[in-house]
Amino acid sequence: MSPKRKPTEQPDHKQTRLKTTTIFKNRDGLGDYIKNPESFPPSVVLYYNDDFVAVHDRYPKSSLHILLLPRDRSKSCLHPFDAFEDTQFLAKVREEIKKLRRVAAAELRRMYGKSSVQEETRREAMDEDPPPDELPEGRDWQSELLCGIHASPSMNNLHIHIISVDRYSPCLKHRKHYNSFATPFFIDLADFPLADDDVRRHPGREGYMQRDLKCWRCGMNFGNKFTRLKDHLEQEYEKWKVL
Amino acid sequence: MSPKRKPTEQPDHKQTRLKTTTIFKNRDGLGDYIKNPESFPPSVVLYYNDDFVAVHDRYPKSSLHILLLPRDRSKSCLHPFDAFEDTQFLAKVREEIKKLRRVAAAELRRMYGKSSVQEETRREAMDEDPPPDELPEGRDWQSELLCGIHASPSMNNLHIHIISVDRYSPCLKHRKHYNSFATPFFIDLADFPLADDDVRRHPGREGYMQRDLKCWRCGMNFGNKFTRLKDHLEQEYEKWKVL
DNA sequence: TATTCCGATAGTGAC
DNA sequence: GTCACTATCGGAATGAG
Repeated sequence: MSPKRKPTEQPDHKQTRLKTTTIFKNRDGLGDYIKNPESFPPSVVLYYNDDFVAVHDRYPKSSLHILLLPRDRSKSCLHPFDAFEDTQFLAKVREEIKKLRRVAAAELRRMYGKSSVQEETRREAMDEDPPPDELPEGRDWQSELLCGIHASPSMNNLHIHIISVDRYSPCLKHRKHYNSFATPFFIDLADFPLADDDVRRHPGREGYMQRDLKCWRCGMNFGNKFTRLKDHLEQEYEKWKVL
Repeated sequence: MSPKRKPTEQPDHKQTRLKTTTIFKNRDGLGDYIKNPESFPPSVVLYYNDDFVAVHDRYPKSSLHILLLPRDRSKSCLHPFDAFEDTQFLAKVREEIKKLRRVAAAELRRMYGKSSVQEETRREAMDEDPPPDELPEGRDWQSELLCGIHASPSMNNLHIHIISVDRYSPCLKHRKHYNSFATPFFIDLADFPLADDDVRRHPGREGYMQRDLKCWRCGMNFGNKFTRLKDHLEQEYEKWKVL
């Protein structure tokens, strides 16, 4: 009955900005972290400094899901497409992400190292008495991480996601949750700055969120059967974590 | 993903017949009534004779919802459009419905007579000692009944609905329930035999079930808001029954 | 357009 | 595309010795 809104020529993210003003406090839920990082327990805030806060996502969409929040208010209020136009800022974020990836990788080792076969020789070396000067590398946990942003963020404060690849979490509850981390809607930080004609600037037009559900690991297509995807993700998770 | 089935030139009810063969026992749920009416308690079977069984609908869509079931197997297995081509049969059904309407009206009087203002003088007369020879007519409960069939029945045994106009029942659970008794999908028995070009022969094409929800009493349009219609129907019911 | 169960889809409201 | 809640919409199974 209500006709579809005719798309305009404006990039998607500009339209979104206009619609999501600060009347919605719920979309400003990350603001407290950058204003008062010290008020949160270590289980929530991994660390903070003058320029960044790293927090565990309150509704993680993978078994590990961290957010890096730039504290600069003049950047935090921008869409990532615009914020990362500033190459100096982008470089600074990349520097911090480089550190945070090591932190996140260490977290994955803590979570899964005991059961991962690729950690076996490292585990054995650590158990030696005395341990050797140099430990085997073990599993490359950094390669199990994704770092990037959503083409159309719903939280107003600029945030960069660092998630493990598993997409296994009770908070992942519907198709858009999954597709926001499993389609070009998720843009790797390495892809910035974005070309002017990059199609990912128009996530709505491209229909990323409505795409068929496809397993990140084996590519199996689940159409719109989210529940079946969820079952499958659990199976893939169990296999992935012990590699 | 699955393309819409192309409609054929066949009338809707012929197509339906082909699809709903007797492999679906659930669509033959009325068969026991005409085979063994004596095996049901009076709370289920109002009465039966050699040719008809009158039962309370197991899932009533109004506060009173009765089905008249012709027992003749050669008619019971037909679509009502075809069964009522036989004018002699149609006449016999009409005769029975005439009786059943009186039974149903008496039932409505039993249900609502005590609270209906139009029954007031009749109630007072009955309470006199001795009662007068002739009671006031009271409310015309027959005018609160609808008698007819569905343009595309889902139960295979031929059945004629006798329902009170209120459409107030916990079993009325979705749009199609309501629209099957509030659009031309419901065809009054008086309208038979149907003209060859009667549009109601093509209920699917006409989209009766997908129509906006409109109150039978005040005409208010509820679009697809079934729950709001339900609330409204309760209000209308409370006003209607005390008229 | 039989019911029932399950699940996918859609709109809202949140201060 | 934040969550959480409600409700609408959509498919599949339904029995049976």
